[in-house]
Amino acid sequence: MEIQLTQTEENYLKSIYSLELSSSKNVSTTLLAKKMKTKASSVTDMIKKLADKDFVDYKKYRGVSLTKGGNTIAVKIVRKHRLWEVFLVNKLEYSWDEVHEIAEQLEHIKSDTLIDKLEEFLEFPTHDPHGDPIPDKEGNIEHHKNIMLSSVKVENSCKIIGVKDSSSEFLKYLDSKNIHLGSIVKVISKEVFDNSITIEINKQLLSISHQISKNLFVKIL
Amino acid sequence: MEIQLTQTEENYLKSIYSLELSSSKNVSTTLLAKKMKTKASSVTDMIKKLADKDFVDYKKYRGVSLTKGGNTIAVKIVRKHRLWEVFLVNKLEYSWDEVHEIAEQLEHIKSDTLIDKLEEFLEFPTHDPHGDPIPDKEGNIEHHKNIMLSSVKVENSCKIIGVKDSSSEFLKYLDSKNIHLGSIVKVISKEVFDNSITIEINKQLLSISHQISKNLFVKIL
DNA sequence: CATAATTATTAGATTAGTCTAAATTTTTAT
DNA sequence: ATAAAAATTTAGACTAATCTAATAATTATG
Ligand SMILES: [Mn+2]
Ligand SMILES: [Mn+2]
Ligand SMILES: [Mn+2]
Ligand SMILES: [Mn+2]
Repeated sequence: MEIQLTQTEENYLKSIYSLELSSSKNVSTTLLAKKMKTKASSVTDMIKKLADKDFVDYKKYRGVSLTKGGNTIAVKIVRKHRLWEVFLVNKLEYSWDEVHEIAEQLEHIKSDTLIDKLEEFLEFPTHDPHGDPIPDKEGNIEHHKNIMLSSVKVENSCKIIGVKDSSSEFLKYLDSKNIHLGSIVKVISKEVFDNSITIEINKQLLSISHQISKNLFVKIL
Repeated sequence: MEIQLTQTEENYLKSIYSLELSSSKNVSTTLLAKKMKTKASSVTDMIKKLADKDFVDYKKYRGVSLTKGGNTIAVKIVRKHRLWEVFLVNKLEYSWDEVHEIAEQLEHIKSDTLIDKLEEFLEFPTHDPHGDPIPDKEGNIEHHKNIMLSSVKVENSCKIIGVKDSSSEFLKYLDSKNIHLGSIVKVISKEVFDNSITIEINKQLLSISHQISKNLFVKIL
């Protein structure tokens, strides 16, 4: 007996979840409106509805935050989204820049069993094609340490473990430079004036802008 | 550049398609209302909208029929539904009585490439788990010959190739009697008063009601 | 701290899909 | 051929999600 939410409600919860992750303050109406590509007035209406259903805490003019129940639902949607992305890349041979839009739809499929069966079929992946962690059945999720390539010191080596920006453009850029999850990178030098860095990757030197390096999650080796 | 229909519109077109298959007359408002589990007045409204968009031909009080364009869309939905059902049964190990509801949702996922990639991943199945034919990419579909087990003469043998009723109850009944697609059946005798028949299957005799036998598609051997 | 700028909420419409109840048309049966 | 029954459409209302324009609250700034 699942609580039946509309796709729209689910999307709002997911957006609030992701905005909470990156700010720790209450989520503002305007920010949520931007994320949802809608108007602030629409957001206010929806927020009231979600508050009535106890998925968010809301006080007028003070933004929203997810309740325990709201968080649980948001994490479930994230889990579904990421598992479907793994399916699309690993089984259907999509590339990592093509799967997000389809997963946005698939994440709303309702079934008590489907996603667990899918997870098993995919052999319990821990991360999605963009390096984002996949919550388990109980909703536990291991968060990134959030070390960006831009903060790695000169002479240090690291492994690319995720992308912060999952836009198709960024991912295609990475493909073109042969940078992918698991790539080993050594920082050779850093320019002070624009924060661009020179890295060694695949035995070659490559110069990348700050814009790029600050969107790559790494693990220091 | 696909024409974007709502899920509801797609479901109406699919229902009209299936009702047209089983009657050859125009589809009446009442019949469509029953199929869609809605009211006749709602159907009238939707029919007008679909007629405006040229997916159906409609004259007041005279029922509807699909246009070429409407038919094309309906067949696409059927294709998606059936391929997803194959995925659920063959890859995720669902049984044939569990997949319909989930496929009802999955059939509405929009993507120009997804279903063709799925079809390839499934190795181009020709029939779904209930024996229904899967339209190809171009919308070509091979229809059943529609021979029912109930019409097979005594002493004749046949192979079960499909079910007309795909309800979970019926499918579970078949499972319990170990009747499945591909089963070879010989008609031993027929009762005149209730049309029940005795068949030989799996080297055993089994008596089945008319209700059952008229819902099984067969191929005479 | 007062006023301006920004942010958020409310008021009132709109669209899709649905419903009930009333009116109309078609079909069936005398 | 007419009246009764059944099917269908129309009228008017409701919910979910959205929008624009107007109002109100918060915050930033001189
Ligand atoms: Mn994604
Ligand atoms: Mn992802
Ligand atoms: Mn089905
Ligand atoms: Mn089927």
